[in-house]
Amino acid sequence: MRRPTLHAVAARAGVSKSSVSRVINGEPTVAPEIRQIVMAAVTELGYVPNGAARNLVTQKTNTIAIIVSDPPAGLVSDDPMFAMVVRAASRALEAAGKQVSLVLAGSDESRLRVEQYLAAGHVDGAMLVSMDGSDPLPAVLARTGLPIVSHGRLATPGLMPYVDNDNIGGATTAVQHLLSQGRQRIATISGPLDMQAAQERLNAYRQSLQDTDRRSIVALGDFTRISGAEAMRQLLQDDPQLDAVFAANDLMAIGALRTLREAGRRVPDDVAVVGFDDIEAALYTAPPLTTVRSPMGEQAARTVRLLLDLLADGCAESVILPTEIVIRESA
Amino acid sequence: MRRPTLHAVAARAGVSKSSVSRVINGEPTVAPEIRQIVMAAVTELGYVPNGAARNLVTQKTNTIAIIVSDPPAGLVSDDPMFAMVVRAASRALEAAGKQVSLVLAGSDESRLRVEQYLAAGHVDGAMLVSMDGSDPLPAVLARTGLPIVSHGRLATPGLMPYVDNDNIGGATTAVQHLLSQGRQRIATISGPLDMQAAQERLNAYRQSLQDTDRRSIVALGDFTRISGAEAMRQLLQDDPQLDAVFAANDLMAIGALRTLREAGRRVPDDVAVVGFDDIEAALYTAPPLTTVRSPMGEQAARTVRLLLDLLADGCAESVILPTEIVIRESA
DNA sequence: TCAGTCGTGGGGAACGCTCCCCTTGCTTGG
DNA sequence: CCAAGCAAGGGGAGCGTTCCCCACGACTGA
Repeated sequence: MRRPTLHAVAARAGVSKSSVSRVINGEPTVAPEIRQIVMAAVTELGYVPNGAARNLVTQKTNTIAIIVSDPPAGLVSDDPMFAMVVRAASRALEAAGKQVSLVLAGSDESRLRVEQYLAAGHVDGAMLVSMDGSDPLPAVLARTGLPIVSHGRLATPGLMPYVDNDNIGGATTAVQHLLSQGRQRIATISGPLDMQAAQERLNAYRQSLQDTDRRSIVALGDFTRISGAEAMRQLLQDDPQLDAVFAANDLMAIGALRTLREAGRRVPDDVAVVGFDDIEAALYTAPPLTTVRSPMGEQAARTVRLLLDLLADGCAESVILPTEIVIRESA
Repeated sequence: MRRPTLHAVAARAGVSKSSVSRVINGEPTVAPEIRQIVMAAVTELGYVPNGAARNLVTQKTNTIAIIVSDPPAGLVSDDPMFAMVVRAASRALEAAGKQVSLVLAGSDESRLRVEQYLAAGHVDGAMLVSMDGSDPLPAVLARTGLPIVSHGRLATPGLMPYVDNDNIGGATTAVQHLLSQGRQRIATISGPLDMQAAQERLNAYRQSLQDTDRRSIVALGDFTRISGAEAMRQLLQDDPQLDAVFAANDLMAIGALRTLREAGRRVPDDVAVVGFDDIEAALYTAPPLTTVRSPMGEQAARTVRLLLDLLADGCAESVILPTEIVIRESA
């Protein structure tokens, strides 16, 4: 019991395959009554065009790959960024009539498979998410010639257009805010330095402090809560006098908050904390987190738009989205 | 400048298309030296088999759809469940050599598209995630005849195999724990009742209280933090004397915690709080959240396994995974 | 030595669709 | 009234694979 084919519909309707094809694809050059007959046959037989056959002949798939760099199992398991970006991108793609192929690029062998996958013509284009700077994947994929964009700026410039948020501006604002409160010893918890966003946020922090002749106090995290908690412990040990912390993302800020609580420091009285991203959880910490809002959903949607433009016009301009500080109670 | 085809490789290697095909697909009946020659031609030309052509002739795609019921934009934007499940499922699928097609089933028209999509033969099977009971999609899709499984039990039984966690057992344990602490007035924040998991957790709560002749105090949420916060407010108003709350998931528990804090109630001294799921954030609340661990990652992996079995054997047995209570400081 | 096998490789149909090109029949203008 | 043009449907090639079937040579056993 196989699915009906175009041929079957044509036979049922008493017209040629060509006519059925024309009706299916909504071409105007077909008489209303024929359209009527064909539509009837289509619904009667429950006909749905075969995707593979279509893809084969048209040389396009109407499918876009979302390629997410996947950390080893267990690391960032419930990352809100993943949920927001993938969800927002999928919505935008779906709204544009595109199907979504989700690809996790984890181990080296899976990276090879990604390349093969794109080369096999399974997708019309791709969108890269959260690639780290040491990852050779973007360069490799760029070489396939497929339209590809990046969600977030890549370490290697010029490889492909991207949409990013203003990490430097955001981090600068965050530190300025801390300074304006009269904080003297401002530490930071950085993200993984092979990620561009982490780099930029750290650099902006350093620059801002340098401008006021303060010294940097840096601990390294990897954008996870636990790493934030550990980094905070380190920071407290390095400089027990510190009175402010700028965490490079909210997850790490949340981790830092826990360490601070365990250490008996009051926030913001003893130590002020500022995060970055403004994920929903930032509204629910104790105290609610002051943070820099990065428009994740919009960034994802814009990245999709960029790709769609690239697909249509063959060229597209990178975008940097503004950030803004959201002041709550932690600083 | 088109990609090389099988034909081109055959010409380059001086053999027939058939031989190249055999080499590509690793068939044993090919002489080592011919294999050698073909492989050389393949790498030389950078040949990658065309996916659409393959799909067309083999009538399979090696692709699995993950169909996620998508709430209206802005609702559950950074749901950790989404991230965990999609990620774990993708990993498992990728490990099995399957490609992943992510489908968000939101509006009614997009639901129609989902059906068409499956019918078009784009995927070999599908996995449903977080469908609510009122959703007609599972029934519609089951009728396509494609192998489909569900992550989480459906309201309509018998439609397809599923993997779920032991909601009833988990919720019962949670309430027992509260009772064993001598809590007298135990309220609950329920999830949306058109979701099976919410139903089961609520029923188990009710049953447990009934067994000890206590009355239920119920507020309705929708599994989001904000709804948890609001429900808690409602609860406090309904029964200012309450001394315990069982939230049907951690997100709502987190929301409840905030309301409690704002209301000046101490946790767990004045009010004990138990959540459900044990998401990572539960470790970082103030105080850390006592909760029922549901093995989300494993559940997703098992759901994939179920689908793979269904694909291979044509039949598969539903599974219910055990839960366990994780006692921290909130109760 | 010769029929029968077996191990390999080649040829070509088929998968289900799109799209180009041609035919057909009608309209229109000189 | 006829040539020209045009709208609309039909025929069929071709997209790039897989896989069935057949040919061919070598090897075996009687």
